[in-house]
Amino acid sequence: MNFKKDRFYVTVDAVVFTILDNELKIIIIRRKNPPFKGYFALPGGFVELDENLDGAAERELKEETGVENIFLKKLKPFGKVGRDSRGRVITIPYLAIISGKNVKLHSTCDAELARWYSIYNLPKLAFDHKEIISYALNKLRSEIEKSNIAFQIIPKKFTLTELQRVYEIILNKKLDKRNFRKKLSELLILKELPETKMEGAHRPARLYSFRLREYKKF
Amino acid sequence: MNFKKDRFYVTVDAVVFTILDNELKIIIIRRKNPPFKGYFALPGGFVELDENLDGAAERELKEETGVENIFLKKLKPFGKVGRDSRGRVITIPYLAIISGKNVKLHSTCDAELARWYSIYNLPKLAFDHKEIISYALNKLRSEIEKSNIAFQIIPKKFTLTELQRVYEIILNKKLDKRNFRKKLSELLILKELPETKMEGAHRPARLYSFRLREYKKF
DNA sequence: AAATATTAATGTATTTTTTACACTATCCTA
DNA sequence: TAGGATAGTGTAAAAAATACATTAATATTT
Repeated sequence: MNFKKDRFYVTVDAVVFTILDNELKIIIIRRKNPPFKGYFALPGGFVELDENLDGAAERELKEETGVENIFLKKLKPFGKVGRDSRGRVITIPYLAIISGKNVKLHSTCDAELARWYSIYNLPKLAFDHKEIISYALNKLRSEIEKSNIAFQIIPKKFTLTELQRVYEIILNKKLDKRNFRKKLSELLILKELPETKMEGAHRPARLYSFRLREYKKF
Repeated sequence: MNFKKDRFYVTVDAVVFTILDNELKIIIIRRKNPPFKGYFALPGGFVELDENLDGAAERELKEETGVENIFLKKLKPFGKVGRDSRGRVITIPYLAIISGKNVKLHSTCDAELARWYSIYNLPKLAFDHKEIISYALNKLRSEIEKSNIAFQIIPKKFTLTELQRVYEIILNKKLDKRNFRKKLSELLILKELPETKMEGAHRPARLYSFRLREYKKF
């Protein structure tokens, strides 16, 4: 790409969370090209002139992860003069959370193979991506307390213990089992399934599904 | 301005709230130029290439109202393809709330004299400004419940009844006087002044000031 | 000077929400 | 069949939110 100094460029960056190995992780790529060549960064790219912002975010996410039809939340833009040495670049971060289990991370022309990094152990990052991630993490935490965004990361059928673990890992704190279940049952968002899940030498756990699979604020 | 079809343009739009005549109002201008010539719109303008987004918002607000050093909250961008017929324009809305009493609204080269419009009685608006205003109003309401942003709109010295009125007008609902005062006193953000305010044939009201004039989340 | 009208100031009881906490159930394995 | 493991369940206490009515201080009217 041939950068001109007389215009704006608009990028989208995706802060894609998942839970792997009981840790909250995000996708980080390693940059192949300047600026910040060799540095780690959020996956992202330039918005096309005839492309909506949401569309660009969906496209980028698809390229990196193969994941489609996911809820993407637009965040406030970051656009300080000088944040990108190539020119004046405004970036629009998107927040997503996906079930990482089956995702195959691809390399792209601009980035070496994407990898999952623990949110608590990030490498040094290009641009202002550290700041963006920190902002997105706060948003994720407030979002999960006020919406059913958690369904994005959980399998169709799940046990209450599994769901609680998702909340605990995202919020980074222990929750009380009975209080957690009480609140859930008041919200009426779960459907009890006629199946159970056996795992190990103990009582099998009831399986549930979300009543509404769509994104919904409580 | 000579628009090219091969690049992005970035604007800032200000959703500037105030309370006048016991009503929540925002600044609306009337456009002098196409597109949407003659339509009403939010004040705003193009970000310069060497100008930060916040800087552009401050500048626009200053031009329209003469107000400086105000808290401006950046909101999520709006950038659908086709929202501006001149080219691809991404706009970044900013939320502000100011004391409108002493503000002199100016006309600018791009806009006829700005006017205050009741939030509940807006004219037909250009672009996607209706959607932006609706989003900003929600933000304002959640902000005022979780921060001391109200100090932006209230005089240095004020009575508790006056402060309550601000909350009622913004939230568009009656509040209980005793509960309102109890919560305020728990927050420890007010300083009781040794003065009172006499207005009308009744007991004079104690004056207060904010302990912290800076913007602060509770 | 007393009565009236008007808004300021104040506290308590009730309801709702949040938090803390421990035992029984069901399965597998040894 | 005893032991180990996680599932499942309810209640009491604390905290937060809500509902509500009387007295205080002033100017005006009579």
